[in-house]
Amino acid sequence: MSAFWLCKTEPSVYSITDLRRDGLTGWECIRNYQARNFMRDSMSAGDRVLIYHSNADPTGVAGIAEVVGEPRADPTQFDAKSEYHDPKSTRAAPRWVMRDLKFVQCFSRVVSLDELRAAAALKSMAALQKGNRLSVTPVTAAEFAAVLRMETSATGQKR
DNA sequence: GCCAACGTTGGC
DNA sequence: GCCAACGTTGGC
Repeated sequence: MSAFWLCKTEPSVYSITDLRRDGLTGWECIRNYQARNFMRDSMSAGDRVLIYHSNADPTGVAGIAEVVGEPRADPTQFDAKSEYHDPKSTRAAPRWVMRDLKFVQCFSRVVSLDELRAAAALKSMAALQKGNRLSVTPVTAAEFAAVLRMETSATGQKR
């Protein structure tokens, strides 16, 4: 059964255009247990992912990716030179996992955080809840469809 | 750069 | 297990 997700990224680090260029990328460097659990236990190959640009202008959903393959150990945790190195993680029992994401679509425009917050259909969306900082959050099929509609909406085109 | 709202760490 | 201190995220 296929599900939907929202993944945050800072476009100055890795943007939807970078993903379009690469085609496929390892979504690594996630160092939060809840986000890891979602990626490890709940994501499935074929799931669709809203790519959200944080710390950007504008912030918002910039495109779509698809989960490919199975979860695997995030290599950066074993790299002593990486800022994401985790000395407590072992190859026998890796602490951090990642997923591979495939490029699907770059939105014609960013559906901004303001618009997302204004949409009644997204009132309960996990990523928009107060205080939420998780970089990987679940999205319902209805929420996913609503964001897609917003990309092409008339209100959007005017912005 | 500021700050609210988290999550993590470590002393006890 | 509690909780203070500290670190991080992310909007502004």
